[in-house]
Amino acid sequence: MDLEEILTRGVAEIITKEELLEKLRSGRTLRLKMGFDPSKPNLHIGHYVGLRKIRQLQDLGHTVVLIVGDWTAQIGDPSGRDESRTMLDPETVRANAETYMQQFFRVVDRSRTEVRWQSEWFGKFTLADVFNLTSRFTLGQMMAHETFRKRYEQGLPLSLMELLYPLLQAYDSIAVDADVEFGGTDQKFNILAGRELQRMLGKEPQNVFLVPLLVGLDGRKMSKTFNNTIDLVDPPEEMYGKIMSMGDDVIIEYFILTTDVPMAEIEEMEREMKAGRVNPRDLKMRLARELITQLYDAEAARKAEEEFVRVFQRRELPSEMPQFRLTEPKNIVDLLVEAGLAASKSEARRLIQQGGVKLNEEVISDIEATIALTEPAVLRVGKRRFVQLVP
RNA sequence: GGGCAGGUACCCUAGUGGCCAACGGGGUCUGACUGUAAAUCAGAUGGCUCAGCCUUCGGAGGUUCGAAUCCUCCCCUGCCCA
Repeated sequence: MDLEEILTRGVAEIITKEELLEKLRSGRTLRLKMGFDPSKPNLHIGHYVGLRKIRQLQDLGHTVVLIVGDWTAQIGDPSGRDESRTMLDPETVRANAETYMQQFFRVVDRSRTEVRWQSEWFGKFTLADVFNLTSRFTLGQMMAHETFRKRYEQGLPLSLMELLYPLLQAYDSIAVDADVEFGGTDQKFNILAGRELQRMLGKEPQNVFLVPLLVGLDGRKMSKTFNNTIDLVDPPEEMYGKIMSMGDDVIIEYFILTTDVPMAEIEEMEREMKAGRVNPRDLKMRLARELITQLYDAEAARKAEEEFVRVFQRRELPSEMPQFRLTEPKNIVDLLVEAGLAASKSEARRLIQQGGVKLNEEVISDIEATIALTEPAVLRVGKRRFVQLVP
């Protein structure tokens, strides 16, 4: 991928591009800053967009400085959120950071990464330092941040501590001497604060590198509450299924932002799809293969596809399913709960009444039914939950 | 410190003495349909020993035959005044 593509494909905004190009051409090893919030240890496919960017620049010889936001995590990033968060205890933060980094280094080159904890510098911050930092920004500046303004105007709680978040993140740039800081477009305010602070303190201001926010599988904002994310830790089969459940109109965007498929080829796909000459399903299958190959390997992608075709297209049984030992006759409701197919007996009854429970592909409609086994059987709930019963 | 408005199920919201396990939306689940775990449509969505019972409407008490709804105190949030 050439420099021009690195700086345009999957890039929302660079402040300023000229300045960054100059730095890149200077021959210096640049310090690429990226922070993360260890209160949310799971990376999803949205983060992947930015990580790939970082990796691409890393491959040009630059150093990544990964900042563990163990102090800002206790505040909670106010960006794009409308309520404050309760503080986390240090052990949780530490454990989360571990989990996060495991995933982070599946994409980013560990050998060219410097990991720094905010506590290195904020641990010995004094009130004098806080004065020095806070005196440089005004309330008006903070209220220019859309999230703060919105919460204030809507009469929602907004603590002074939260106002500090952008300042702490800005100070990180001073502490690690950042040349470029990465983030999603929702990070613009915070990253710019860092740039400004550097300038105020007579340092060379960092460049702001913003990657677009990837939309969720259903085209809405990607969010846990909508359950429209793909987690980096999702197993291949899960990823495959999730990609197949994606709305047709986001397919191309995913190709551009999350794969290395050449742009020319992607444009061709878009044309073919618009003209109705290609089934979007097949493009999604390709996307699933690409992504799983990148995150796992080609073999995992092949297996996941095989499984998907088997279970969902041909409606056959999955090749592997959890087993449950049933030695003596048992009421179906109890069985569903014990086998983990229903969360409560009430739910089990509901599932039966709605016709969602099948034993060897035969619907069980009687909640009083007793299941006895002489040979293995498959108990199924809905389309995708299976348990193999063995005597 | 004073005044006003709020805190309802996973989330948002309606409910201001019995018809309330609580309207509606989101989410989730199931069914139908399909190119798919898409879209669309329909239903369900506290628990249980299930025509009944138990637990739930910020917390603790109280009034009442009966409380999410009334009273008292407390905790939390926003606004206005100081």
